[in-house]
Amino acid sequence: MDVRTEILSTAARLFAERGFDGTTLQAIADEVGIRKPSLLYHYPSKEELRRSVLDNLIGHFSEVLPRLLGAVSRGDERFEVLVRELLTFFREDPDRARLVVRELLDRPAEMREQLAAGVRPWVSLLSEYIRKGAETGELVPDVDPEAYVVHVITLVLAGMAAGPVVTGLVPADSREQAEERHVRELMRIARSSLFATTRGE
Amino acid sequence: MDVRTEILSTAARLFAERGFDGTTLQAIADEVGIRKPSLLYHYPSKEELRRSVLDNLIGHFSEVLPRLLGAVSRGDERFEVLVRELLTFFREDPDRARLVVRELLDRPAEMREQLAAGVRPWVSLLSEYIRKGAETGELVPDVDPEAYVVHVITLVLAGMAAGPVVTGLVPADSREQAEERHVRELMRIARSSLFATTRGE
DNA sequence: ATCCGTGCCTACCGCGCGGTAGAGAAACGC
DNA sequence: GCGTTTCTCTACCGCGCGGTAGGCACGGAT
Repeated sequence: MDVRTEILSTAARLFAERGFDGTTLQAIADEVGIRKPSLLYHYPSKEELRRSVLDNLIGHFSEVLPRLLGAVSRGDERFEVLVRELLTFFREDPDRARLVVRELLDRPAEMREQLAAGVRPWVSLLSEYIRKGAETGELVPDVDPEAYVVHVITLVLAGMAAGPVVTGLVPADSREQAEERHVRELMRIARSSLFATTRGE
Repeated sequence: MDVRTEILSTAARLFAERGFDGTTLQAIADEVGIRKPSLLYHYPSKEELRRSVLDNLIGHFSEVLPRLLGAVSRGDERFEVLVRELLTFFREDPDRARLVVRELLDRPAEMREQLAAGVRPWVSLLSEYIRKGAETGELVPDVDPEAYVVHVITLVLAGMAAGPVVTGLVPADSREQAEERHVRELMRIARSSLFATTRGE
C-alpha cells in the first residue's frame, strides 16, 4: 500500500476512535512511520485530510449504491436485502459509522446540507414504495414512511457506531453471538413494524 | 444562578456542541463572563469539570428514575409511560443525549463499565417482564428481550442526539411538526414490534 | 552530465492550550 | 479592628499543536 493511502486509512481510524480534535497529525505520522512534514506534503493541511477521509468514505458508499438500487427494484425481497446491505456496509468497518456519527455531532449544519442533497432523495424514494405497499395492504396502514426510514437508518448507524459497548448489554457467550442477536433483532423490529402480516425469516 | 452552576451548565452545553477536545476553558470562561483562572478555582482541572458535568447528568437522570420505577410496576400502560418518560428526559435537553453519545464514542471502555453497572440491571429487569409477556401471548413470541430493549434505547438516544439534523429528512411544515412525526413513529415502531396485537394509541 | 520533480527529512515558528503564582477586594467571625 | 476565608483577578509558564523553510537523495528525461 502506498504512503498516501496508508495515511488516509490511519487518519480515518484515528478520527473515528478519538475524533478530529482529539487526533494530532503527530499521532497519525507516528503510526504510519513517517515524520509530520512528510504527512503534510501529501495532505497540505489537517482540514484537507479530514475532507479526503470523508470523500473516501462517501466513495466507498457509492460503490454499494448499485446493489441498493438493484434491491429496490427487485420486488418482494427488497426490504431484507436493502437493510442487510446497509448493515453490511457499516459492519465491515465500524469506523465508517463512527465517522458519520462524529461528523453529525461536530458539524451539524454542513451535515444537514449533505444529507438533504444525498440522502433525502433516497428517503423519498423508499417512502414512495412504502406508501404504495401500505395502500395495497401489504404493509401496515399507520406507518409514517419518511420517519420510518429515518429510524431504520438511525438504528443501523447508531448500533454499528456504538458497537461492542452497547451489544455488551446483551448477555451472550461471545461478542460475535451478541452481535448476531443484535442484528437479528434489528431486522425483526424493522420488519415487524412495517409488514402487515408477520413473515417467517 | 451562582457561578459554579453557571460554569457547569455552560460547560455541558459546549461539550455537547463541540466535544470535550473541541472546547477550551477560555471559551467556557468567556461565555460565563469570568477569567480562566476563576473557572479553575471552582473546577481545578478540565478533567474535573468533565466529571462534574457527567455526574450532574447522571444526577438528573436519577431524578426521573422513581417515575420509571413506578411505570414498570403499573401494569398495562407500563410500556407507553416508560418509553415516553425516557424520551421526555432527553427531549427536554438534547445536550444530554449528545453528551452521552460523545462519551460513548470518546471513552468506550469507561462507558462500557458504567453501562454494565448502571444500565444492564435495568435491561435485565425489563427483559424479564417482556419474557413473561411473550409467554402469556400478550407480546410477540419471537422477540429477543435484551436486544429489543437496547434497540429502543438506541433509537431514543440517537434520535434526540441527532436532533434537527436527522428530523430534517422528514418533510414537514415546521421543526416541531417534524419532531412530532419522528416521536410518533418511534413509539409506533417500538410498540408494533413488541405487542402481539396492534393497539390503538 | 545535468537538470528537474518527487518525496522525505531536520529545524524551526507562532500560537493557544491547560494550568500556576500570587496579589487584592470583599465578607465574615470574634 | 483584625485576622481569615472566599473569590476573582493579572501575569506568566511550558508544552504541544498545526504548519513552514529549506535542504538532501534519488530517478527519469534530455
